[in-house]
Amino acid sequence: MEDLTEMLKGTLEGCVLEIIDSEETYGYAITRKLNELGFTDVVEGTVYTVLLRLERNGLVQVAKRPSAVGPPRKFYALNDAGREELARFWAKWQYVSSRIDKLRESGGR
Amino acid sequence: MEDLTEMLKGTLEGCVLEIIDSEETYGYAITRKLNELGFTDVVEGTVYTVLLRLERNGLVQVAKRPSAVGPPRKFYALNDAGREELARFWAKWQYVSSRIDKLRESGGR
DNA sequence: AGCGGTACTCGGTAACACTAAGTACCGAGC
DNA sequence: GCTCGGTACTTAGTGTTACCGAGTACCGCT
Repeated sequence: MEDLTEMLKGTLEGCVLEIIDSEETYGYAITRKLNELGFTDVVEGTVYTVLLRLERNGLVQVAKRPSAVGPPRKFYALNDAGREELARFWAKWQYVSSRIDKLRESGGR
Repeated sequence: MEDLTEMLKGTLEGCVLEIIDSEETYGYAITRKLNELGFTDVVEGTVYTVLLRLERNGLVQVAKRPSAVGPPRKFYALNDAGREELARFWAKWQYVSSRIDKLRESGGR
């Protein structure tokens, strides 16, 4: 699929929140997960900037743990604020996507 | 609904294309249409910047026509490139929204 | 003459995904 | 023991986008 970057604005962060909510995990693994899910062009750098933002905004709890196959990993887990933000994200997504789908069906008429 | 601006990035332009495709129309009316559709916070200034971009990118044909109730209106219609862009937009939307919905259902697991 | 609704333009802002370059840890093969 | 590929994170800078605010201007009604 061609360039999706503009359409991912505002939704990629929500996707990352959802992945973290499902399981405590780290940047490199989140990137692989997103790639599996079909967001094939999302690269590490992008995910790390999202994670740093989540941390700066106090939505996650961070724990550094050693790895057997490389440098230490920064594991992320949602805190209460993060779970609230995730709920807000899904509410917005529901709202926006349903309206866009309706526009598509009605053809704007 | 609270602030949707980030989530509208990359999709607002597609919505405007769809509205123009359904009927030759102008900026002020497009704004009202979007408001009706649930995008209540989208204001004229935002729509006009989208329209100027569409024009600059050669996706629309423009015709200025007098109005009985105010200053002249700039009517927009899609050209071939615009219709192609609209098709690409819906393909992207289909792709992205289906994958996000799947992520939501599976909980990222 | 003034006011509210209609209609468009333009300079500037903030947020986001992305890029590119760098650092650093580890195991396997030469 | 040295390189190489895979793992893992950081940071400065870029481009695109929606939004904001102020301005211009046309029109009908009071």
